[in-house]
Amino acid sequence: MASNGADHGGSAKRPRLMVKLKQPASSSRASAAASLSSSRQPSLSRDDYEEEGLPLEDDYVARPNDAEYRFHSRDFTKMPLKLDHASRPLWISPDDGHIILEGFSPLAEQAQDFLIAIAEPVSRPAFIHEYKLTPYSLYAAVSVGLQPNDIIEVLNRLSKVPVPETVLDFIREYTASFGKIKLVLKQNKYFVESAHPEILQTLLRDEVIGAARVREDPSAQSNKNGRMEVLGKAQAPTRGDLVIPGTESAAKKAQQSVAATNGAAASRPGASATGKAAESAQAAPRADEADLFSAIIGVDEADELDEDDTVHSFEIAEEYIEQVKKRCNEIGYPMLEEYDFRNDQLNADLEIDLKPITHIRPYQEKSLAKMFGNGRARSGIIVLPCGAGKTLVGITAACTIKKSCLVLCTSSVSVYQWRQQFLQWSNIQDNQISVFTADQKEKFSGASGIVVSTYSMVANTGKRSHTSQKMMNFLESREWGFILLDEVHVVPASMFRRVLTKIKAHSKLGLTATLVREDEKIDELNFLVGPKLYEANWMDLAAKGHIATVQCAEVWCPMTPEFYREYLREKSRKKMLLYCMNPKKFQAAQFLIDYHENRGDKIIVFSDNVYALEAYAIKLRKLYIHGGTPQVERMRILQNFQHNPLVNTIFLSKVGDTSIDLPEATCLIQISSHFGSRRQEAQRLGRILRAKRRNDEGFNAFFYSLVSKDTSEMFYSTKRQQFLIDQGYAFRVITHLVGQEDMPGLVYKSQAEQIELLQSVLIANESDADLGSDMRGSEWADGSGAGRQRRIVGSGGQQSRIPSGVAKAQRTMGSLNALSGAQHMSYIERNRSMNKTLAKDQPRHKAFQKRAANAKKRVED
DNA sequence: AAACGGGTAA
DNA sequence: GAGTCTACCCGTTT
Repeated sequence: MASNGADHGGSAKRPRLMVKLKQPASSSRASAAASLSSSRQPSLSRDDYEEEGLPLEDDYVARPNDAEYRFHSRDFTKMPLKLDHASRPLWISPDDGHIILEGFSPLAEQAQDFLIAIAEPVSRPAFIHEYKLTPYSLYAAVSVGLQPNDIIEVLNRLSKVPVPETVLDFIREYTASFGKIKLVLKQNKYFVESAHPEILQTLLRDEVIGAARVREDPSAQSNKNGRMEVLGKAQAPTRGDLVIPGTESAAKKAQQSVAATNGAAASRPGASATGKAAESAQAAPRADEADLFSAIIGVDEADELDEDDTVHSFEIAEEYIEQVKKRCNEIGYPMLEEYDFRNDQLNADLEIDLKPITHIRPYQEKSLAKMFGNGRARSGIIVLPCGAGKTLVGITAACTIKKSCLVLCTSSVSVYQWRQQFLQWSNIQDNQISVFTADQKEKFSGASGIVVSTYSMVANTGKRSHTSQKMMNFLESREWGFILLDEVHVVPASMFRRVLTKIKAHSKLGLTATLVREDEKIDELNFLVGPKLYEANWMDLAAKGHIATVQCAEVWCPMTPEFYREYLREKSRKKMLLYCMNPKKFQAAQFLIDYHENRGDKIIVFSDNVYALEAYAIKLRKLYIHGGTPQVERMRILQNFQHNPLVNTIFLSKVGDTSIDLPEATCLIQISSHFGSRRQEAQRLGRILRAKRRNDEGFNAFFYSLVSKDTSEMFYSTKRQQFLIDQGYAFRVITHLVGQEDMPGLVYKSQAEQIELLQSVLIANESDADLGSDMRGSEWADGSGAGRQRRIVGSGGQQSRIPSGVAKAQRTMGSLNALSGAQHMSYIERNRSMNKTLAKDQPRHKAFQKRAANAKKRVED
């Protein structure tokens, strides 16, 4: 791809040619649809972009959207349209059950609520949303209480075309067997339960399931010749009048019940009727068919009566739970897991409620309504973008269930955050919520409580300290009402999934922003945890001001000839370093940082590659944090980033992806990333979604990926963006940054400097090879230890010292040391003592540390 | 406290 | 269509 800047150097020309080249010819239907406009379109047009003053020029190219490719591979022209098709928002493909929703229809929002309940979102750009019906999605629909006939009925009313026979058959076939069996926990034993004894008999004839059965009577050994099994019988639980705390409906119900009688029971905490409640209660139905939808998907409506008062059951052994659940899924009888917590007399109640001032947002309420729709707690997964209040959803669920609760997180940092959030939003007593990590092992007092821990802590199979073992015995012996799985996409990992069998819980809720993995294990969550109960549309939340509106751009940086020559020659590992260290990328980063700092943005720069991270940060004179950075210093740097007006940019390695509680930023730049990880891309973007201040005034956050042109980075970049594109984000391609060449102090401007950089890259990479990968501390990758020394100097907490001249000596230091051929050991040694000297030079060190530790506990939220 | 070693994830 | 390194957590040792 030739640079357009070279083709026509002018500045005011329109990019017609490029757009034609880059965008596939759209089908007339798709482009007609897309040209129908768009109050809902949250992203900027090119003109807006220019008004914002973004450094775009001629080479602005719209990234072709995947949905457009897919869309025009499908032809609906032969399908018979209903007469009033114009007012109906859906197309349904008879071939593959894909559903296309016109996002601009007045019914779109409600149609969308319905579609996410029954189908899997494939892609949701601004105008045309694509969904597909899958067995899992139908399973989820049945799990949240939808009946097959309702699904068909609503589909039919929304569709421009009659629902195809193939699709009807698909729905009927898969829903027929769904929702008929349940897995319940009674007195620490697991039972498969159903109102239909014949289904249980069928299951027992299955090899896997039959073998997992626990027989009360050991003499009744065999099940040969189709003899009927004896099943247990019990009364089905009854449904009552449940209200989720913190919701508007809770507020309404409280009001009603106060008005009607003075009946006490209906009101739950957080339910005080306020003006705010009355105001937004009005927000829901607008279109004519609203009644239809609220009947089907409405949050107030309790669904599904039990047809039968008697349930039948058989017990299965704990160690086979996972296999049995998997097997049931395979044979088309996925098990629902529901917890009738209000009728559980055996497990002690936990005194917990939301604080009266705590209110949850409409989408949080919607997601919880899916979980508690029938008055019990369904196990499943809720997908919300970062910054949208996942934690509060989890806490509200815990406040609804009011039983002992175990919260699992991925890192110990988030363990403390969860505890802190519980204390902030709910009235839980301090001594009833405890943490279980490597350095703190406590139990709650009393019969019930909350424990917050990490997956690795609970899943650990290796050695345990005495106290840790005692704690585990405690966790394993208990029957838990509720287990909250933070970042639930990690659960399918072979080690982490063990927590589900180790811990016996009546109900499970998984939370995540990104329900994707680059392996195939994501589907296993369907039987490991449960179906996806709710998934928010990021664009919608942004449009409503709950999260920031983000402009995404991919910046194409050409490789310099010297770098490209080496790139073509080297092996994959060095290739990577070469495209990360591309001088043009340095320049782009420098320019963007400068540009956004002048706009008043707070900028985070991500680099997966630690060598590149340090090289960039030092060259551009910014602070940086990576895995080797000690806790105290991380805190110091983050504090500066947050409060010091001189520190507006920090560089982070992938420590920033998880386990650092980042302050608010408004601009994000990626220099290098982990192959094609969609999750990482989305998680990083999530770091700026919280920045929603000024949202009403059309405030935008910015997300840039710097990509070296004509390298494999381009392929990965496209792959990484897929999740966000499916969420409706549009990536712009920028091939030229206006004014970059004229920027004062532009780095690596001369060829000589570029070649010097190239040499240090090549050499550093070699000396890197003889080091172990698990490098402790923060020695630079060339083993010089220079990184540590600089970091201490450069981040000493004093404002004046931070930006001051450390860069010049440093850049050469890495390469010089490496060139000298010295053993890296001696350098580490030297710098260790250097490090100590420097540490002693800081008189406030101890006090600062203590304060930082305290601040960490309090400030984090 | 900090370093180290083992195990794990993505 | 595969690749790869960085960083996590835990417990023990210095």
